[in-house]
Amino acid sequence: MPAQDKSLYPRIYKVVRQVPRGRVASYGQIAEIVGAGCDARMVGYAMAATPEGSDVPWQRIVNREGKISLPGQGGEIQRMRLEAEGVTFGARNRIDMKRFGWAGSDSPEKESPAATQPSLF
DNA sequence: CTAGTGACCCAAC
DNA sequence: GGTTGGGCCACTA
Repeated sequence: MPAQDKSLYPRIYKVVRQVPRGRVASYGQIAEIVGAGCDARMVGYAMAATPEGSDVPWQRIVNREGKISLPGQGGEIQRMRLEAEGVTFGARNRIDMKRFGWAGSDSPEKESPAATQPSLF
């Protein structure tokens, strides 16, 4: 962890906080919303530097594959917290981005994606 | 200024 | 479906 940025963090945190409960977003998605010289990697930095006591739902941020990118025990914690929010993991610890993927603050979420599940599994 | 790194992403084989 | 390689941006030494 050679980098410890701070200037872009508040910006990224603000976007991450907009992710509704029971929904997940990808790093690239957050980076795109933040724009201004921010990419998926920077989002990863910000998440890594996010204190646990913070109100930032860093657990809702996963990679493009809908999988946990955080290695080690942190990944286990993230998965546990997501399940507690209603996010279900498919095979290989993968999340169905089709249902739980956050379309953005512009898309109105009618109901919990878990409730609209067509019982595939 | 150059080099190295990172909870990533995408195109191509 | 898989792997390979390059690109991306900000930050630190």
